[in-house]
Amino acid sequence: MNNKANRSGCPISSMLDIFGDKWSLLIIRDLIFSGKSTYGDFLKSDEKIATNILASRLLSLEENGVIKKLEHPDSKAKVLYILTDKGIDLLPVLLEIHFWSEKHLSISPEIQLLLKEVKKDKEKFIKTKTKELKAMFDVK
Amino acid sequence: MNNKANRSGCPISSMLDIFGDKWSLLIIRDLIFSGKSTYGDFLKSDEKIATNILASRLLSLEENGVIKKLEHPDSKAKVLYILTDKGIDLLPVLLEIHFWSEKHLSISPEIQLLLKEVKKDKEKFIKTKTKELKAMFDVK
DNA sequence: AAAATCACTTGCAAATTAAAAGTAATTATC
DNA sequence: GATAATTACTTTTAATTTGCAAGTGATTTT
Repeated sequence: MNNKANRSGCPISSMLDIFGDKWSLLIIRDLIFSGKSTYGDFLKSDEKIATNILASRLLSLEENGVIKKLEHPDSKAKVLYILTDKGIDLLPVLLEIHFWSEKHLSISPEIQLLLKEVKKDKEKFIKTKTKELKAMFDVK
Repeated sequence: MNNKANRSGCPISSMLDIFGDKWSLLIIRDLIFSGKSTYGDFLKSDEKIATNILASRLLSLEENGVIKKLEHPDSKAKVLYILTDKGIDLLPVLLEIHFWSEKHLSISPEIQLLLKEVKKDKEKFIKTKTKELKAMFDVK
């Protein structure tokens, strides 16, 4: 994979140079919303990413400073993946994607309900969740 | 291209089933921020999309109800592409991507300045721009 | 009538993805 | 303490997608 390609100076284009595929943002989603943190965790997600693709995406996200690899506290056989501040800051992007999907695609009632709650005070949710994530990933 | 794949019920995943590549959101960007509306316009963008890729993405976006093809008022040789409401509603997503890129990647001073303005009142900007786009694409 | 423009399509090589099997280190089990 | 699981990958190979270049056919301009 050529991760270094910077196709233009456009902010959207530059962001897509990193995340413009079907998998990278799902890893971020798992880290932010599902408390997943290991290679095995990510493999278990519903979308069933292939092992080699997962490895290449984790490497790419690490190279781009979005995630970090750490020793797992429970076992030397495990690796702990955490979000950097750069990664945590993707929360607003993922939230707006959620809102768009809720409005324009068919989404499960449970998630709809959750999003309706979040929508009541976006800024507050972002602040609270960001703080939570920073605390969670900071100790490490 | 298989556009029908719905990998899971997750809103993020479903959105990526449509936009999870390096090009689709750039077309939306061009429609929202650059006033582009023809095949030739999109080809001229800095990222230099290949002609066959552009054609396949335009088809995919149309099939997904994000854009529409119309007769061009100026010429029968041209085709006018416009955003649907579903497409216009991607504005908040693109804005948050902009903000993320501005914070974490190197972005030109001019764009930084523009974004700083937008940030002062996000909601207002979104409302104004949305209204503008709806008016623009509604007459057609 | 001829040349240019416009929106594509086609053909092919190169790159990426996906599926499956394999590996090495560590940990749990008998 | 040996054996089987688990964990995080890597490797291999086939299928799909991308990217480049060269068409094509319908308009439009010269």
